[in-house]
Amino acid sequence: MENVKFYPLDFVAIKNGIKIFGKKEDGKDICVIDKSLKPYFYVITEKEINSKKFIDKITKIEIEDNSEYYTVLDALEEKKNFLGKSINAIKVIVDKQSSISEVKNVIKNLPETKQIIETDISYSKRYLIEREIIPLALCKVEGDLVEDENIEFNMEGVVSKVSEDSFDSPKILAFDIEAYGTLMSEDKSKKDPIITVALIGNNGFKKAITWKNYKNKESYVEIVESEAHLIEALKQTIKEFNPDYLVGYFSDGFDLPYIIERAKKYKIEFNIGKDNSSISFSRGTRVKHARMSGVVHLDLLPFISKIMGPSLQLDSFSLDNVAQAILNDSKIAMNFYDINKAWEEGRIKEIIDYNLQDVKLTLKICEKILPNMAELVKISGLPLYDISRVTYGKLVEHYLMKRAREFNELVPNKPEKGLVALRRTHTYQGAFVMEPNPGLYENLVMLDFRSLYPSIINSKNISPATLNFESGYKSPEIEDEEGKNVSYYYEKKPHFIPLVIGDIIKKREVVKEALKKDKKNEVLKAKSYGLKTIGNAIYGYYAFFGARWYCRECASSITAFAREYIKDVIQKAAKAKFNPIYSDTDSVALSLEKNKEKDVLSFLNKINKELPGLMELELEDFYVRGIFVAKKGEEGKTMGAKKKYALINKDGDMKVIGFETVRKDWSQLARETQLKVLEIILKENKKEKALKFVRKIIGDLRDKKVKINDLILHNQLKMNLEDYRAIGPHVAIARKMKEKGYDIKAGTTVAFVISKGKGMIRDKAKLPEECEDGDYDEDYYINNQIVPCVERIFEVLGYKKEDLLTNAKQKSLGEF
DNA sequence: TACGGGCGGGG
DNA sequence: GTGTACGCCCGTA
Repeated sequence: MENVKFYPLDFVAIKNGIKIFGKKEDGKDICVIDKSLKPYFYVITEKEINSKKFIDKITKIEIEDNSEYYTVLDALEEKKNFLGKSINAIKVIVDKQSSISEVKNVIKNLPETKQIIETDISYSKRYLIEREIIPLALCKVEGDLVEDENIEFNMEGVVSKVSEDSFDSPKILAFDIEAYGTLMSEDKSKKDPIITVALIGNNGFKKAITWKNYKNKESYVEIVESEAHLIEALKQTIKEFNPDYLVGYFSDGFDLPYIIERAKKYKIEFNIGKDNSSISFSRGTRVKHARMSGVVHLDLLPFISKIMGPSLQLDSFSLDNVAQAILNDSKIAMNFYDINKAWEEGRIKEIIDYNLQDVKLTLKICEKILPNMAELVKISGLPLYDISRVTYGKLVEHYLMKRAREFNELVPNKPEKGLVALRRTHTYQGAFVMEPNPGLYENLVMLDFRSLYPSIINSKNISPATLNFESGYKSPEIEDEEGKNVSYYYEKKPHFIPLVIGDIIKKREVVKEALKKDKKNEVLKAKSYGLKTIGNAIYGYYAFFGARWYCRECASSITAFAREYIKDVIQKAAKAKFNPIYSDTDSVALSLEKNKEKDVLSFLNKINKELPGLMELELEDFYVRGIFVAKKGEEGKTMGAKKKYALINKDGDMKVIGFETVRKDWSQLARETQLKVLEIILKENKKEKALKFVRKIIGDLRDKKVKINDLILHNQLKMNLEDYRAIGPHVAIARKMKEKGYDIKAGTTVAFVISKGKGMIRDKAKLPEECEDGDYDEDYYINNQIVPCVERIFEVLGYKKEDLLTNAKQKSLGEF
């Protein structure tokens, strides 16, 4: 009998139990099999039944199918809570995971059965919750060593939690590949070779592999004979490094599937799992998740876009953009054409430098966000692999399931398809967003409620279990499904969801207090981040159609309370001689007018004295200048655009919200122009300079001084060419390309330039490589790219579209 | 106003 | 043995 402590990293359900890959305290790998938890579920019975007889009946269930036996090991009555009620439920324990559905199918037809629950919780989740095992936190296994030809240290036994002590010294390996050849398409990986791969470890390890020789290669570059050798070398490099975490950027959707496809071509088994198993891909997800046993594969993109996305306020999650935002670092400027060309001309070092820089950014971003992910692992109890790809729904759900156990609460079933469809049709009134008066403002302050939705849920005890129509906390009037105005009530008897939200808010307050004294403490920052993330997500979870604890009435009550509170602040601010400029959900921007900063503080104080429970209005920041623009609409009517503005604070930091500049369908030129204009106006407050700047750009376009590279537009074909009825420019260019012998099919991204010529826009679309310098339609770029990007900004400054074009040659106003 | 196509990330 | 499921925007009928 051995007793070994270890940090659990990766979990795989097996037939009769679970396999856990982890790290011993001495830093060596360990694999543990634990078969001690038997699968189970619950039956809620009709009232007035003889439970003893029913239990007897259940324990006798035995099913034979294709000479496979499915049996019940035990059944027992337990007192549980279920959605606010205390009930007796029958716990049914079965012999193996596959028995759950078989036994359930028998029990559901028994007359005593009212409802069967907790059959839809996967074994590994069940195991983690039941055993209170937190991934990454220290555990021990008591059991015996087992021989396994693929694994050095393998045990079978019973695992239990030891402490909160968390694994904090992972070996991390980041990687990235570069491929040569045609444009992006679904079968690119079938045709185009990998030309380089780069890897960087968090221990200083650095390596690049390529199969074209070049002079004066660096010591970290390995040159191999062929692509097949590159893949073998890559596999060896990963195995030798033996990472705990293998990290990529969109590696679920690009790098790993690409490598696997190329490996298949050369009949190489890319088996980099710690038990020498191959990579498996999930089914059903839009981007398949790539997993390997024992090595936690982290694709940074999903976490950044799904979890951090909303608060990062980026309009693209490209590596370059994200690196810029998180690290203030960027990629080497090299596009797809440049890479191809460099490869053809033997400028291999340039590609390797580019490749390595991408890996460096990937590793750095990983190190930056890993504490946040690890904190969510700790709070929610989900493994790191899951956290890195998690949605808010899953995050909240697993957290609630974990907490439910402490309160002896049964977990409601996931909704069935029909119910999901029904829920999807339900809508309700959301947050209050004030329409701003378009304009350039000076001297602003932004105020916002601390954890507005969570604090409302907590202070009004809002949950599906406390909802009723008679007594308790009364919501503002809400329009219900039939269009009637009703108020919902929430009982004051505590329910676990509002209680755990209260916990989260209070815990976060403690962390924030500690942070005030220790502002640079990254651990505390991550803690605060994790608590905030889960706390804020619970409101959305109530409204999420797939939720187990779904409650539309709850969600609509929360937004109704919130609207009442924020409107109250706006009203009181106006009374205190502030000018409310804009408001969205839980925040309000005020122009100070004659007020001073200290008046803002006393206004805050006054509001906070009147707020109930955990609710609090806070100072977000003071801003020197801000621009709010009009939205597209009928001429003559100016309506302020919601969620589209830009501010600058005293430190010169710009906050650009809602401007559309980083999307692929805008040319580089248009994007850069918009950002520069905002900068000139906010930083320097010089509208003539901004005007001159745009006129200069327009002049450059007219004078054919703009490089073709800055004018390229991108579109991807989603159907096969012959299925298109509407012929947009991207379809037209794809047809041209097909004629030229390009392989065009669904998934191909085409790049094109609108060139000078006659007819519709689609007739003028040309391949970038066909365009000589200056072969572009300046009128198209002026009217469809530059002007739409900046006209709303200039409107605010008192200019018209025409003003942008004065001094510009040969242009009739009529064309606008 | 409802519907369907396109996009994201990667080269 | 895997475990689901995207969500939003824009142009067009």
